[in-house]
Amino acid sequence: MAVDPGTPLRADARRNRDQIIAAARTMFVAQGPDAPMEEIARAAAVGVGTLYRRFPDRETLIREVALDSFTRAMEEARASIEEEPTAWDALVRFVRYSREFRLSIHLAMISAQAGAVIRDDPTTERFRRVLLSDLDHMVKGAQAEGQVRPDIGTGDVALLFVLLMRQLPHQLDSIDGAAERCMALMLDGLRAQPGSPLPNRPITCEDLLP
Amino acid sequence: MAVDPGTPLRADARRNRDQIIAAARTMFVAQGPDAPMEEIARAAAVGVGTLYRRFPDRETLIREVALDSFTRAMEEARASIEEEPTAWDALVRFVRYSREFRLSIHLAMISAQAGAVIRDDPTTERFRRVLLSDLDHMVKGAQAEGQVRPDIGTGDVALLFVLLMRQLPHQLDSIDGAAERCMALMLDGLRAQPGSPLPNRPITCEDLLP
Amino acid sequence: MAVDPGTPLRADARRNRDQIIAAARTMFVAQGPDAPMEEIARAAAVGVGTLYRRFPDRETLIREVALDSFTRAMEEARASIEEEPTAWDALVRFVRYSREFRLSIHLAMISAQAGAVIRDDPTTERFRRVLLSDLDHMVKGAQAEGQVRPDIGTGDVALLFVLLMRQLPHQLDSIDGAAERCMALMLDGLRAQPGSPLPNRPITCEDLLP
Amino acid sequence: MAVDPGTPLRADARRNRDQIIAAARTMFVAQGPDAPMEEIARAAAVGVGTLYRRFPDRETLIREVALDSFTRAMEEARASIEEEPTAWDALVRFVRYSREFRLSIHLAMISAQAGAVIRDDPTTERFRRVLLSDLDHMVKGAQAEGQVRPDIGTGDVALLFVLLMRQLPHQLDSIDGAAERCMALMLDGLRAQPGSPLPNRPITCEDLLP
DNA sequence: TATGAATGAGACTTCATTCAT
DNA sequence: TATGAATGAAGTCTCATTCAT
Repeated sequence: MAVDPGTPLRADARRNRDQIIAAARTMFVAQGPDAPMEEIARAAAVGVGTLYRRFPDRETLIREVALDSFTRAMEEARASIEEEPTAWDALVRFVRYSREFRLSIHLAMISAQAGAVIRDDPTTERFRRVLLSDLDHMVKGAQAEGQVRPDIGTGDVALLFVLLMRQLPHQLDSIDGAAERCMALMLDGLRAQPGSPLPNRPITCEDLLP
Repeated sequence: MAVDPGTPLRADARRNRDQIIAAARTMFVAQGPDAPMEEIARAAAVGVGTLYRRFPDRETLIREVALDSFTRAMEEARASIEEEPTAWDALVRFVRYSREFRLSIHLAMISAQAGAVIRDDPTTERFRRVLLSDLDHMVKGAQAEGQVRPDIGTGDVALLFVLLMRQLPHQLDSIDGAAERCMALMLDGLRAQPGSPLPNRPITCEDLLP
Repeated sequence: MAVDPGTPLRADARRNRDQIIAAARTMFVAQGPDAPMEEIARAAAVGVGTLYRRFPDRETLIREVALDSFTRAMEEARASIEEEPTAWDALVRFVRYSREFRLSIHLAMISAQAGAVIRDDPTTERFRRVLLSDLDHMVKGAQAEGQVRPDIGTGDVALLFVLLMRQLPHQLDSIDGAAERCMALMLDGLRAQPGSPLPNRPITCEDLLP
Repeated sequence: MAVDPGTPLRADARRNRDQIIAAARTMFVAQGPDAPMEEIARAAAVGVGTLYRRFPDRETLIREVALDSFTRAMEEARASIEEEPTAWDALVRFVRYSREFRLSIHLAMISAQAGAVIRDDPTTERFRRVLLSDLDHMVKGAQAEGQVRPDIGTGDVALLFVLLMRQLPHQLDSIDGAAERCMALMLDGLRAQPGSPLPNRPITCEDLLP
C-alpha cells in the first residue's frame, strides 16, 4: 500500500483512491507506463497533489495498479476453477476474462521499464505465485482431461497469454472479434494432438519464478 | 526520404544515414518510440545536428526506420516464396525471419503513438500492401496444400504475427527458445484440422487495408 | 498573538500552542525558516490544521517564535543585571545564556528572508528596544568598570553577538568547546586595552534602531 | 568539473560557464543554497537548459562554485604569504580579502544542507587542506612574531573566520564599516596578551580535517 | 557539412494553504 | 475543535529542436 495500510481510509479518500487506480489502469493501457501523471489525475478527477499524496511516485502507482489487477485476477481464477465443470473450461474462461479485463497492464506492463518495478514488489510477487499456481492447476487438469497436448508446460500457456494480453494496434483491435479469433487459434494450438514437434523443452512455472 | 531522394548521397553521408537508421531501430526496440534523440545520435556516433539534418523530426525518423524494415521484409518475403518448396515452408520461414529481424518495430510500433505516423506515409502504405499481398500468397497457397485450415484469412495470420512480434518482457524473452515455442504453437493453431469453430468470419487482407 | 489575545486559552489549547512554538524553534534552528509546516506540525504532535488555526501563516509563526525567544531573553537580561555583581559579569552571563538558548533563531533568522517579517512586527520591535537598552546598560556599565574598551559602542557588541549566535557548520559545532572559545576570544577583543585602532566610529544602539 | 574536463570548452561555452558560476555565487550569498535555479540562470543571462547542461544538478553547481572560490582563496593565500612582510600582515590581508570576496559561500554554505555536498568532494577536500595549511603557516608565523597569543590554534582562527564570513542581516551589513570593526575586534581578541584564560584546549588544523 | 551548445516548453514533485469530516 | 485530505502554484529537471561555430 502507498501509505499506512492499517488505518482504513476515510470514505472520500477511499473513493479517490479507487478512481485513481482505475484511471491509471486505463491510461497505462492506452499510453503505456509513461502516461503523464497530470493526465491521470485529471482522468481521475483529482488534483495532482492528491495523486501524489496517495502514491508518492510513479513507481508506487504502477505497483498499486498491478496489485489491484492481480487481486482481481486471482479471484477470477479461483472462481473459474470452482465454478466450471472442467479444467479446460476454467482455462478458457480465465483467459477470456483476463483479456476482457485487460489484465494486460501488469503483464504487458512488464515492459522493460515497468517490469522491474513490479517484479521487485514482494506482495505482487506473492500474488504472481498464487496466480501461476492456479493456472498450473488448470493446465495440468486440462492435460489430464486430454484437452491440452502433453508436450507443453504451464509456462508456455502463460507466455501465449502475455502475447494475447498485449494491446493490439488500434486498427486491428477495432476489427470485430479479432481478439477472440486469436485466442481461439492459440487455444487450438494448445490442443493440437498430435501437434508438430515443439523446439526445446516445455516451459514450466519454475521457469517463470526465479 | 528525408531530404532530396533524387541526389544519391555521398559515401560518408550514406554511412551516417545507415548508422542512424540502425541505431534508431535498436533504440526503438529497446526503449520504445520515445527514445531520446540524443541517445540515438550517440549510438550512431554522430552529433544531434547531423541526425536532424538527415531526419528533420522524430516522425520522419520513425517513418524511415519503418520503411527500411519493410523493404527488407519485402525482399525476404519474395525470397521465401521463390526459394522454398512449398507455400507453408515459405510462410514458416518468413515468420521466423521477421521475428529474428525484429520486424516488430514498425509493426509493434504501430502502437497508438507511432501508429498514425507510419500509417499516414504513402510509401510505407504501398509497401504494406505488397507485403500483405505476398503473405496472402503464402497463406492461400498453404491452404491449397492442405497445411493451413480453411476457416482462417490472411488477416488472421497477420494478427497472430503482430502478437508474435511484440517484444517479450525481458524475463520471458531470456527463457531459451520461448519465442520459438510460441511460434510453433501458433502455427499448430493455424494447422489444426479440424480446429474448434472460430468466432466471427475470417479476417482478410481487405480488413487490414482501409 | 495569532488569534484573540484577550481570551486566555484553554489548558489543552495552551499546551498545543507551546508544543508548536517549541517544535518550530527547533525546526527553524535545524532547517532554517523554510522548514515544512507539516513537519513542524508532526514534531509538535498536532495536525497541520491545528497549526494553521493557531498561526494563520508561516510569517505569523515565525513572528511568534521570535517573540517567545525575545521574551525569555529579556527576562534573562533583567536577571543578569540584577543578580550579577558587575556589569561585565552580567554581560558575560547574558551572552552565554543567549548562546545556549540559541537565541539565534530570531537574530540569525534576521536573514534576508525572515528578517523583514520580524522587524515589521511592532511587538517584537518593542521587545528589541528593551533588550538593546538592557544590553546598553551592561556595556556602558562594563566600560565604566574599565572592563570594556572605551572605543566601542553597544552596537558593536550586538554585532559580535549576532555572529556568535549563528549556527556553526555541524562539523565545527561538534568540536568540544568551540563555541565557548570563540566567545572568550571575542570578549577578549572587547576588553583589549589598548586595542588596535578600530576603523570608523563606534556602532551605537541608535544605529540598530532605525 | 561538471562534464569532461579534458576537452577545453568552446569560447562561448566558457563565457557562459563563468557567468553561471559568478551568478550562482551571488545568489547563494544572497538567498542561500536553495536559490531557484531559474533565477540563477536568469542572472547569468542563459536559459535553464544551459545551466543544467553544464551542471547536471544543484549539488554539482554548489560544488563547482565552492571549488572556484577555494581556488581563488588559495591563490590569494599564497600571494599574501609571499608579498607581505610579516606573517601577521599576511593573515590580516587574507582575512580581509576573504571577507571582500565573500569567501563565505563555501564556508558559510557549509550549512547543514550544502555542507555534505562540499565535504564529500575529493577535490574540494584537497583544496581545503592546502588552504588550511597556508593558514597554519600564517598563524604559527604570527605567533613566532609575538603578534598572536600562544594559547590558540589555527582551528580557532578558522572558526572566527567562518563566523566573520557569514552574511550579516541586511540591516547590520549596511552600517558603515560594521564588518571591518568586527574583524578588527576579533583580531584584537587573537592578539590579547595576556588574554583571559580560554576554555578547553586550542583547536588545531587536525580538528578540522577528519 | 558536422558538431554540440543553447533554448524553452513541459513533465515531475513538493508543500503552503484551504476545507470537508 | 482537531484532523488530515485536496488543491494548485512553484521549483526542479529533461529533452526536442534550433543555431552558432
